[in-house]
Amino acid sequence: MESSQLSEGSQLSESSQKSRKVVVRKAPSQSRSKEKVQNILAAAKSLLASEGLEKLTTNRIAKLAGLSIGSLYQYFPNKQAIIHQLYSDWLQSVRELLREYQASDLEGETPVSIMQTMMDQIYRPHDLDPEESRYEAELNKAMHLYPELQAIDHRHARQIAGILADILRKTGVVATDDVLFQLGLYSYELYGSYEAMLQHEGTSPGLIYEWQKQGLFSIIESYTKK
Amino acid sequence: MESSQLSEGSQLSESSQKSRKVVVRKAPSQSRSKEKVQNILAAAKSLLASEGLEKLTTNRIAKLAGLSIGSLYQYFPNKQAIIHQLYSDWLQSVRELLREYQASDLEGETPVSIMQTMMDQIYRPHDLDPEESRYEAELNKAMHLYPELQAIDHRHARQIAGILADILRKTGVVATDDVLFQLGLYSYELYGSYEAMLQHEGTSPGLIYEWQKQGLFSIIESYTKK
Amino acid sequence: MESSQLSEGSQLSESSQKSRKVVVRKAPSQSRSKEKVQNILAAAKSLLASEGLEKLTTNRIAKLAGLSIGSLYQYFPNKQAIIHQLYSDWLQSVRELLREYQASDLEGETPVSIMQTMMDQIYRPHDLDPEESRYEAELNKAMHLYPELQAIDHRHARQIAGILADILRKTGVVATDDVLFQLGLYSYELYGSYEAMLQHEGTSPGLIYEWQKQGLFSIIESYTKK
Amino acid sequence: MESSQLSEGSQLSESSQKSRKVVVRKAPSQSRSKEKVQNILAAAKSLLASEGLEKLTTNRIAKLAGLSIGSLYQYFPNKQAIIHQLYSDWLQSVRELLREYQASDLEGETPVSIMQTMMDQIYRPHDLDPEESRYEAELNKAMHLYPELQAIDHRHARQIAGILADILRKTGVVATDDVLFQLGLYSYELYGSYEAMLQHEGTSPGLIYEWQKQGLFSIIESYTKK
DNA sequence: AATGAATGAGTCTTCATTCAT
DNA sequence: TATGAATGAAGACTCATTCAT
Repeated sequence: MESSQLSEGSQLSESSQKSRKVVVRKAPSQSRSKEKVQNILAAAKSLLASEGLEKLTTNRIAKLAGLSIGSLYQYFPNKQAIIHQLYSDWLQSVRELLREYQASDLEGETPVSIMQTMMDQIYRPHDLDPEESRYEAELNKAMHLYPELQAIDHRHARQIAGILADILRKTGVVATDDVLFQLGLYSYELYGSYEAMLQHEGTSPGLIYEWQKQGLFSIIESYTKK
Repeated sequence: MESSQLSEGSQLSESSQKSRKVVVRKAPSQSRSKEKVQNILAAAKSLLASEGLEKLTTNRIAKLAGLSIGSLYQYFPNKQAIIHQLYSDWLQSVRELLREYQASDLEGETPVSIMQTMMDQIYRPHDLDPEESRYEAELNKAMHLYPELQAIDHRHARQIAGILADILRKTGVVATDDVLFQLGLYSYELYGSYEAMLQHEGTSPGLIYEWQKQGLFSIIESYTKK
Repeated sequence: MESSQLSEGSQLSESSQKSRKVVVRKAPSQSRSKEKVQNILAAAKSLLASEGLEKLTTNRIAKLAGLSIGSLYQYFPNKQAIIHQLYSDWLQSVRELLREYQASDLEGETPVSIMQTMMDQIYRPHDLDPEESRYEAELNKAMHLYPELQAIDHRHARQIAGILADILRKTGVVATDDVLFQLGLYSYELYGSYEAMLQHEGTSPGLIYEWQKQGLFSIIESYTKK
Repeated sequence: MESSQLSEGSQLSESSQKSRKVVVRKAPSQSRSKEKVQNILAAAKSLLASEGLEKLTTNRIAKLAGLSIGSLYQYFPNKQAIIHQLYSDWLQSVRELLREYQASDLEGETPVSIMQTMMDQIYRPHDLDPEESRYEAELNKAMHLYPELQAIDHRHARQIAGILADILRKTGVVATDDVLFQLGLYSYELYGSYEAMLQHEGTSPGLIYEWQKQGLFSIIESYTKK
């Protein structure tokens, strides 16, 4: 019933409703706990996307998540931790995606072809879901507001840059390790700027995307020996 | 830079004290008022650059500006208005710079050569003054924190995009009006992403700058008929 | 010591687990209940000694005692009651010790000799176990924090004072009943101040102890006819 | 005392009302500020004495002091600071008193005579004002609750012990520096225990006082060569 | 106009206690 | 009886804004 508030939007609450009445078997407490955590994160995400960081208070998160403020603090030690989790989850999803590419067979791929594939996969959601775009922009803002979290951001960024550098090297980019790393970092941060640009009214996602690709590929190619 | 503006502040208030008691005849109230406004803006800018948005309180601004909090509210209706002015001023300076180029003799310039010149002029300060960089980043953050202010941002952005589109067209870029406008917007926003990237540790300003230029030029050239 | 009590706690619950499944037949519920109560008290004592009153929360007590917070509230109506029991137990142990002396053959003892013996026995633990000292100090603090508990303290104190008065009288102190009672009270409270003094850095337990004895004996002797 | 200071608060506002209309001369802002600080301290002191440390909240202090919570925080950075000030003030008054004795002509005084004089002066107020007694006991409790404040307490205690040691030495006590210091510390802490004892019902301040003196003098004399 | 003391709603967080399972 | 998730009142503290002087 709590979760119903969170959202009707959330599949989880619906399914758990059903499972309660149909399957009878109580969900293991761990997953119930996970559910709450997910509710909280979903509520925070929703508030972030719809009202922005400034309206993100622990009390509102709790209310939207359908639990009391006290309960919220049973799942997260403080507000920062919630945002951290959100950010961390997002970074991890990106990292995992890139790791798949890194581990995949890159035979026959050019730096441009592989970057193109990856960018298509990562950028695509924004065309479909502008809310996701707003969410990530706010998340980024939040990150800047909590200096402690920047360290994590930097660590992740470096990991991602390392992965990208590796992929670029494997597919034929020739440059010093440092330049490769910088190139990885630049590619990664390009995505951040894409998100920022989308926040502006009047911009055309499609064009921006194409131009970002074109610009990046031009750079990459200048580091590729023919 | 900041401090000069600051001490400027105190000097001003001292001299105005004197002028009250000695002869000189009170400066026209309008200019005295302008002075105060400038003091406030300078203080806000300084705090933004040195301590960040989260430490920017109206009381601190007033103290640093050398006037009372009560007076501050005589010149600005609320905190938002101060930030708005700051942002607006900055945008205007950019706009004016671009308008000069727009009005100048573009004979013999290529789209790339003119963009290169402008970017060098706009990006340069950051290499020289990291504080300016921090300031603009914080300003940008602030902008996002006050959704009401985004409208202004968009209006300015569109004006700038229009100017850039005009310059690009005059120097030989061939595209529909809409694409030209988008290209102007993209160029302008590229600068924002440059600032954002600089906030990350480990990035090399020089490389980023070069790559941004390379990317942009590659795009521009594809719209230039030979 | 604490930890022993602690693991004792868990051991107990383990063994009770077994006894449920094996034969032995469930211990009478009353004694199982007593066991739990003891676990709770031991946990509270441990927390008090190791982390102080301010970190003493019912949830932590329950966790350390190896039972749920809900169960804890089945044995104690509220937090105060736990502290009350702890304090009460401690007072009772002192009372019992003194009653033994009261009941013993005091033939040949002087007021000073018997007080000396008793003080040695009561004060000694602190030299050996500073944790005990900390525990009692925290307990005392707790007592002050719950005004309701002070009444109990006073009742106990009066009982102890009565015993001491009796012992003093039996061993030859000559004074009105009231003065004897006050003397008993004073002797008892002297111990409290001993504990308090130990909390200060730089104090020498040995010297304090000797001085307290010397002072007290000087008083007692002035009430003893030769 | 408490009530006088408190009602002093109301009196002051009344009198300032008058002074506004009669004397016209506005009280210097510094003293107005001091007045507020005194109001706050008086309110805190009153709450401490009447309801105890546990009921001492910043909001209640503010309300009792007749100002808003926001104002309170304009005069004190946090709750601890208020208590610190209270404690510090009290310690300072003791220290100053002792310093006077230290600086005075001790010719002809014996250790016992001077201690007697000082104790009479320090202990006396409690006979007159039981509220003062409660206040100091609560203050002491508070001190234990804020570990950070204990450092200050210890420093003060050492200063006082040093003064007392000096006085004792000057008046003829013969012992090593360390023992003298310990003796000073013991004497000082004796007072703390006196306060603690007074909190117990049924104790007779007069008797306790006499006994404490008798005990202390007996100790001191054992360190005095005849 | 200037001042700056005063305001108080709003923020995060804790923890004793309850109650559905 | 046992569990432990849930509760929410309460506390410390902040800061944009107002208003008496």
